[in-house]
Amino acid sequence: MEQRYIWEKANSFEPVHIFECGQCFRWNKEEDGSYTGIFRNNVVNVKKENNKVIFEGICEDDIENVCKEYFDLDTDYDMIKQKLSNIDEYLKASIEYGSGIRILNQDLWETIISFIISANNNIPRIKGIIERISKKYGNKIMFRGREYYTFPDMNALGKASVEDLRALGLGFRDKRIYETTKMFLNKEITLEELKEEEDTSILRDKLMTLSGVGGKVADCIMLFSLKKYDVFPIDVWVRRVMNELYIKEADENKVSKKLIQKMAKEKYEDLAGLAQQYLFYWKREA
DNA sequence: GCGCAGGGGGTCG
DNA sequence: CGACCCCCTGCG
Repeated sequence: MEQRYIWEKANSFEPVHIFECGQCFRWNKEEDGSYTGIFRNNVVNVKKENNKVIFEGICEDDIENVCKEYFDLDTDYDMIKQKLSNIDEYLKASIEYGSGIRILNQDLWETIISFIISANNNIPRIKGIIERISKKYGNKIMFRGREYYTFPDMNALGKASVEDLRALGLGFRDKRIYETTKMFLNKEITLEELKEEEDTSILRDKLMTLSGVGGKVADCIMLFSLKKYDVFPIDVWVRRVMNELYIKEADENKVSKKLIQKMAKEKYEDLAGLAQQYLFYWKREA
């Protein structure tokens, strides 16, 4: 049954910023400018009107609780933006540009698999692959006359052979997804131990034991599903913007990740991950 | 028009 | 440091 929740005083909430800043792959724009997406066992439509956000959808639990958790509504982004804006003029400009960005609290399993798929790939194709995986191995939920498919849990995805995955267009990532899924099914590693690990560097090392997870993907997983707001995932865009703003090396590819990490830590401290999102969105869209 | 490099939110050997 | 699967883009 469809539920509704209205969140008032939504200063720091802009659907287009949240869903187009690269953190998620399962939200799509509707004709009226709202977005519909699926997360865990919920299908929700999100619409901003004036200073309110309207959430409507099919949820397994009370929609208010579900959305508060997923959209991190209890975190004070006005304060975060204030702090970051004071760091320098670039960050201030990027925050004005992406003023409604929020980091979603995404499902760990889905985030691990999704970002393994993201390696050397582009967003439309990543979205297509995840959609096909979900359609084949997930569960159907009907919402407003349309079919949506949940992201399959590890047992469901474990039924896929490497060939099955290849047929879904994963390319060379098929083996990585297969192996990582098997590692979880064999309990060589568990979602619980990852969620409980508080030390960011130990957590990073554990994630990197997974097939297809290197440093960048590990950082994305920690930032987007484990609330590690201090990590700073470095991809080509972030490298570009950091070099352009601060380092100014003629050839950006010569700038080491280590140097970028060090600068991010010095400048942004425990909010580096959030700074990364504003800078990334600003540079990529503008 | 069509064919062919070039490259995409990296990882692995 | 090059290859990797696939798809889309830009150029000739």
